[in-house]
Amino acid sequence: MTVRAAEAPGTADQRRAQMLRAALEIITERGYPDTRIADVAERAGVSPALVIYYFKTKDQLLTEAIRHYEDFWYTVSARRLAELPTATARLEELVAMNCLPEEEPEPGLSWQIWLDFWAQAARNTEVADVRRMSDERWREMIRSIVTLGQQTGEFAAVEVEGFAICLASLLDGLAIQIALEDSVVDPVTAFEVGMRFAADQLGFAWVPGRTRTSAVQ
Amino acid sequence: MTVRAAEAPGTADQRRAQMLRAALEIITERGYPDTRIADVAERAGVSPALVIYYFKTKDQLLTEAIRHYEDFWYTVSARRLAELPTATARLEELVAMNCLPEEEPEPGLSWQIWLDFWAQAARNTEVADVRRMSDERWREMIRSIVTLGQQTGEFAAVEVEGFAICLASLLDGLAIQIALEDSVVDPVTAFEVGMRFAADQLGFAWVPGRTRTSAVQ
DNA sequence: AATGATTGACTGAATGTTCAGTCTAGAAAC
DNA sequence: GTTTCTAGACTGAACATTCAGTCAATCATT
Repeated sequence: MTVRAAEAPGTADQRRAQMLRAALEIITERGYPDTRIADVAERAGVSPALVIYYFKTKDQLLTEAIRHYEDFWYTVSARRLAELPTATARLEELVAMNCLPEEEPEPGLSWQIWLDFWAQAARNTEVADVRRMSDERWREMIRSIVTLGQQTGEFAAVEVEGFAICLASLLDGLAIQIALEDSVVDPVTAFEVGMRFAADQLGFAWVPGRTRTSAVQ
Repeated sequence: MTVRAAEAPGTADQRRAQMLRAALEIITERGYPDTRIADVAERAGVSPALVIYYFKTKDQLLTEAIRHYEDFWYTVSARRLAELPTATARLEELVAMNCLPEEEPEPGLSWQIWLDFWAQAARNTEVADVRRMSDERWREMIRSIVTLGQQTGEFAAVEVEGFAICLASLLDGLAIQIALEDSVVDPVTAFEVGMRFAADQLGFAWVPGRTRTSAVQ
């Protein structure tokens, strides 16, 4: 017996994934620095010792959790964007992903992890590397959408790199407000600010009322 | 005897200020969560017990340190801006303060502290309040400059609140890159991105070469 | 003398990590 | 087919350390 929340012992890979998921949950809830391996272990239905058994050290666990999250986020994003037909729709989806919380996890919670992520990147070189890559990927996404839009004639001929830097930074800044639940800049406002900027710079028409082309409502 | 780095005992207010400054230095160096009162005490040339004597708890010390920093920063900013004649010059200075590192606000106190600040605000309501006020102040600064510029005819008639939100967010996002020493977005690039955005939106001329009207070089 | 500032020494709690094993499943030996 | 052996997964209990906060005693100043 001893049927735990975790159920089957499972393979090594499953266990790792399970712990990383648990770690992510705890990080999201308590914040990076206040995440204890005991918490993660409990969430995964496992002893603290086992967590150390898999991840040599606490720091390694948390770092890998961040990396894991980053990868997951990027994969989901890329897949979603690829499904949309026009560059405009893709750009809109990209901005929406950055601004509009989805039911998935608690609203606001999932954004907070980015703040921890950035703060951690400032001192932990391991995390800093992950972030650097993450940001480059993100800008590359923007670049490729803009380039596509320019080829199809949807977008004006702006300087791509400059636009990517600007939009990426703007979205980061908006993400901060959303994560901290700013009273002035709520998610919808942020979304509209982002889209208005993009539409203005790239010269395509966009009306704020109609939320998302791939309307989720 | 026991002539410490701190020298004179000073009044209670001086002592507090001294410790807050020390706290800020340590926070900047080690990060918010890894700042220990022993560090702060040592930096201030004082016993750990005395730190607790002045600030009932560690949390209070750190929170006040943040608040102190906030206040100091805004005071300096406001004074500097007021000295400049035109709205354009003020806006340029504002963007520069957000992007170009200087020795001005306490040497060493870098941008990283903002990341800690944000991350902390996500979980600590005390800090969250400070941040909310801080952000509102910041947007108000932008708003007043824009309004001034519109009155003098320097700026076009954009919607002020929307522009303030957008610029503030953009600058926050750029600050992240600068704090994390992004290889693509260095301070000068960030400054130019910010200014180009402002010039574009507000419809004033701006050439990237000439750095700052109140050239410090 | 009295009051407030200051400290060294101490404590208690939290928590990352180690360790000495237990348990299970499958391979090897018989 | 049964026993023995082995390796890896897993754990409870201890260990070691780090730190915030306490306290009684001292110092300085009025």
